[in-house]
Amino acid sequence: MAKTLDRRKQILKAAVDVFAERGFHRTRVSDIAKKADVAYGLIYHYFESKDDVLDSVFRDNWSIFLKVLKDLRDDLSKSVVERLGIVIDSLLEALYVAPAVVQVIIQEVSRSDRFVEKEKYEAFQEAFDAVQSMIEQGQDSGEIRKDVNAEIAPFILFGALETVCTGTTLKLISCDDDEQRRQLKETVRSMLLSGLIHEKGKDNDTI
Amino acid sequence: MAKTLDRRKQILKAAVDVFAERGFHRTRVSDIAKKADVAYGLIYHYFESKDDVLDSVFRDNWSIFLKVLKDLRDDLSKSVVERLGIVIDSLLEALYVAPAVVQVIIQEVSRSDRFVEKEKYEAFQEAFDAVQSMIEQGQDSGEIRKDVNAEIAPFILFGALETVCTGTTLKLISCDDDEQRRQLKETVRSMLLSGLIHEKGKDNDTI
Amino acid sequence: MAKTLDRRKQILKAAVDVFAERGFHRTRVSDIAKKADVAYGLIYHYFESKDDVLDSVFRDNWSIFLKVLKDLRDDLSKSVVERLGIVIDSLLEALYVAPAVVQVIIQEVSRSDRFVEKEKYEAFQEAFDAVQSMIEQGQDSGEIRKDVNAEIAPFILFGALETVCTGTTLKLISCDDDEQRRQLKETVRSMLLSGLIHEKGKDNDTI
Amino acid sequence: MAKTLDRRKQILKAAVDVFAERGFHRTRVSDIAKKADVAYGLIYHYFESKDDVLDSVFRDNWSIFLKVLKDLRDDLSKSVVERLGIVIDSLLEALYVAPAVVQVIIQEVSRSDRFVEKEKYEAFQEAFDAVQSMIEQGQDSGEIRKDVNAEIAPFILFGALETVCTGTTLKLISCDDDEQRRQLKETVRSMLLSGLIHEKGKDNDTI
DNA sequence: AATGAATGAGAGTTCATTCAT
DNA sequence: GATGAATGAACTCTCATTCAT
Repeated sequence: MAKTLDRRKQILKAAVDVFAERGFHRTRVSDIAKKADVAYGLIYHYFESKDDVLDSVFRDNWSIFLKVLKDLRDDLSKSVVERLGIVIDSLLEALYVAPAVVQVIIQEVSRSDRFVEKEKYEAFQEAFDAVQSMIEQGQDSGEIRKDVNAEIAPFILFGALETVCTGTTLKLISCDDDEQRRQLKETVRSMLLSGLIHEKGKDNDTI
Repeated sequence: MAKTLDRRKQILKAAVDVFAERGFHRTRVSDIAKKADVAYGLIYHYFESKDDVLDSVFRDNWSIFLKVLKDLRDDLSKSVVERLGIVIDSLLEALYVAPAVVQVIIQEVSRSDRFVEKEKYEAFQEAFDAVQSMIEQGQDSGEIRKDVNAEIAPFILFGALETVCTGTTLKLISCDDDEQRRQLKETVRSMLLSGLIHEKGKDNDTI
Repeated sequence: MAKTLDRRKQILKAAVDVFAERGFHRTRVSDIAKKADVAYGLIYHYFESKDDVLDSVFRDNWSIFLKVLKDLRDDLSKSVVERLGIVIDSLLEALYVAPAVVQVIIQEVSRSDRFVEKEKYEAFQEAFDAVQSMIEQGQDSGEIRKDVNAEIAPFILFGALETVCTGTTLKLISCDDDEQRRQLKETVRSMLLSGLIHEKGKDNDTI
Repeated sequence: MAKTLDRRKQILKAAVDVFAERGFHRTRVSDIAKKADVAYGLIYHYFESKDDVLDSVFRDNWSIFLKVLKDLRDDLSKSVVERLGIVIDSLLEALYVAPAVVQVIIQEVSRSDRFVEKEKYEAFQEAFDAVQSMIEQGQDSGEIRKDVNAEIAPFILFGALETVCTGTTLKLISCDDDEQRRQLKETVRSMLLSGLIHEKGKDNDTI
């Protein structure tokens, strides 16, 4: 049984690698098999179809990310900006640890027509909702500007992160040493979070 | 000759519609033909291949967008924040006027093989460069924070816009009346631009 | 258009031949293509699927046979036994003229799980009904014994004919010259029809 | 060893059920295994192949039927018509007692590749020969008409029975109570046997 | 220019059979 | 004996592209 799980993981790992390398559409099932060093048919022992392999990659990893998001949403001990910072850091950290996984989820799932499927849609929705919820918390407490639409903000946050991830994967953004990674995080935080808080001396709603 | 151009446009228009509707990969050449109400062999008179149809959609529209960007980059009469605001507004406006075109362009942006072709790569690069250049202008003049990496910022800007467009296309973001559109623009500006400028009273690097 | 029909017929004819030769299941689509001397894909231009090819063979030919049956059912100028004799003769004649078609219909459609499909079932039902109707006419007029169940009789008639056809196709029944064909018809008529009429001097229900 | 036989029978019984239900071609080895509630590798301990399972079903049951036929052929104490009546009754009785077995045997009879294998061919031939032999006995003794071809008659007899069985299995022929079964037998006897004997007063070959 | 029949390589999926445990 | 993971050949169907008319 443990072995069964191993095989499954072995195939999933190979699939992530080849999906990241060539894209889902260009990847043949035989490519996955070759990379995983298993027989063609075995993939159909563990998965329903090629689509199911991609879905599994998504499900397995997205649930982890979702848990992080939901925990942050419910962690009232931290400020909202602090928590959103952690969201950003987590994703960029994941990008460093498992770039192929992040790339596949972004390239082949979040983009692409797959997004349309109900199940996928709902998975994303949950993530968007969690961020929306945090922003609303911030607006209620006065921490975050009210002229930001809390429904739209998650699109901006995730969209920005998505493209940064892609840029990094494609080596358009350098991210090789700690200093570069620090700068990346700093830039994302500056652009996405500083715009959320009240500009000092401007729209302070003091009398 | 004029008729030739008409036919070409007729096909391109149909292509944009079906690509937007079903995605590039799911669209068959015969779908384009059916939508354009022409025999599908005809498509090969006007285009080299299915890919070439998509490329043409991209080229035709991207060049327009690129011109707007480059003009703004060179328009020193406006502040950088003002100009970036125009970038945002233009794109969201286009989204309202020709949603299918914008969606297809974004789809194209999102295709994982996009950077394989030199030509494509350069087209994107130019857009990114223009934004980078504006940000650098702002940093030189002191208008924009220096702790924002000017190479990374364009990814954030375009990524955010991309996802907002997708969300709008998929009706996840409502954009039906003027008020909703105003709010959308306001939110995007707040999040992406306010983070760029100096927070008053904090890190003003005064002389 | 005429050419289109020709192509379709060309493929159908080839399909009948290879189906008869190797059976539907053992026949690959490429076998049909090779036999018809057309490209593989062309078959899918004219037919939905391999199943559809078989269905078409059935539909095209069965409708002809069905018309014969229905016309006979409605031809009150002939005695029932005479008409049933014509049914038998027609089928055995068809077997002589187009053995492959008869064999395919019997082997691959009337037998086999295909029989279960509603559409097919109904096609057969009509034939069974026509025969049943003729037998009932004969029972009403006193020509045919009443202790024969008119619903069951068609099964016996068609079953016998079916197997005789198969036997002939497989060369287990010789049918090479006119004398052999005469004997075949005579035997089938004797066994299937003589049993239907009243045995003289036995159960004549005279007043 | 007894256990071995049990396992074998357990698998055969399951095989008969699923073959009857879905047909041989549509049945996967794993379906048999599932129905038999054994691991599907086990089937290959008891049988050479999927074909071998069907062959075994056939062999086991056909030999029984064949014995009945041969015993009847050699039982000169009964009239030929009486003995053929027993053939019919036996088969219809079997259909009532073990419908799945009868159906699978018939399916097997109907497989187009059945006559390819010598062994199979001979099995059928023996049954046909036995009936042919009985008819010839009847013709020699004057019990049966000479204008019936004794080689062809078995095809008619078995064909009719085959289709009646199929019709019953598919519930196209009702066979639920004793009266319906009586009528079924009566109809088959009337049609198949009454045609064999001399029509009274017609072609009596009187001295 | 316009048509759509014709082509055929390519890819996903199935499933009988084998084999290590 | 028993299990079910592993194998891979076989086969159907798709669809971009070509080409004769």
